[in-house]
Amino acid sequence: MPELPEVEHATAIARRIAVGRTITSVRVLHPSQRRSLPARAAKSLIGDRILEVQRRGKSQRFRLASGRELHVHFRMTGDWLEPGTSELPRTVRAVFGFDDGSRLVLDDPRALSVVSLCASPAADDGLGPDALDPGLTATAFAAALATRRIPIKVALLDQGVVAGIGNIYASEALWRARLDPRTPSNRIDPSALRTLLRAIRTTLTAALKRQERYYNSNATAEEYSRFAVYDREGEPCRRCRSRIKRITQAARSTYYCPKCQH
DNA sequence: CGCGACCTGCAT
DNA sequence: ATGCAGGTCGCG
Repeated sequence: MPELPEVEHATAIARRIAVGRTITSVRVLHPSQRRSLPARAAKSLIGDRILEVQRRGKSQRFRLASGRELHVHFRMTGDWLEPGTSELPRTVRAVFGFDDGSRLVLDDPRALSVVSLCASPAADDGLGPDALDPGLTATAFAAALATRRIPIKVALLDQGVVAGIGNIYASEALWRARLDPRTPSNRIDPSALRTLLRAIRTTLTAALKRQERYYNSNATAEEYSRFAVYDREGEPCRRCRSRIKRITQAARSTYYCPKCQH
């Protein structure tokens, strides 16, 4: 589920429910989440108030009145349940209750989500500039990529380069930019890098819009998850009709068009 | 750098 | 039964 567009949507849900509210209960149901948010820390949240919820790459930060920060990362399958869900699925991993009776419910079948409490906002979180940050310049992007010789697809997944690009949109953006995912990141010329940065933004903003349409209408998940190359091995490229190829990079699937990506 | 580990559900 | 999944860390 969660790439940047899904996390953005989840953040909006969390804001609507939690901002301005005081936490009245915290239930951590799975040992995996207990590890990142031990009972002591969970208990200490009670009485604290949520000032703001921000997205940073694919993680969410809840700024608390106490000055602390609650960090939530969905990893592979986490999500906030839409408000109004009465019957909780058995895959619920944590429940935060608020003073107005509302609650924020972490649903995560694989239980890989990380929920942690930080005493203060981390100065350096290891994340690069956010993929949708308008302040991210082509120059900074190029500088971050120049230091490594790893394949560009792998570099895009490195959250320290740019925060927020996941496996799907890395492939999608490279297809849009007509760039071969295997190209070493330090061997891409400035003009191609500008194209790639634009492609990343276009791909992500288009995904955000498609997603909004999906939530506001009765479009199917099928429709929403129609990608140019991702999960389309063997199917025709939308530009040139060649067969989409799948390769493995850094143990993840990469999809690309062998004919029009160079 | 590549790869297993972390977890569970789902498709084959 | 096996292998795979949209993420990340830590190991060798």
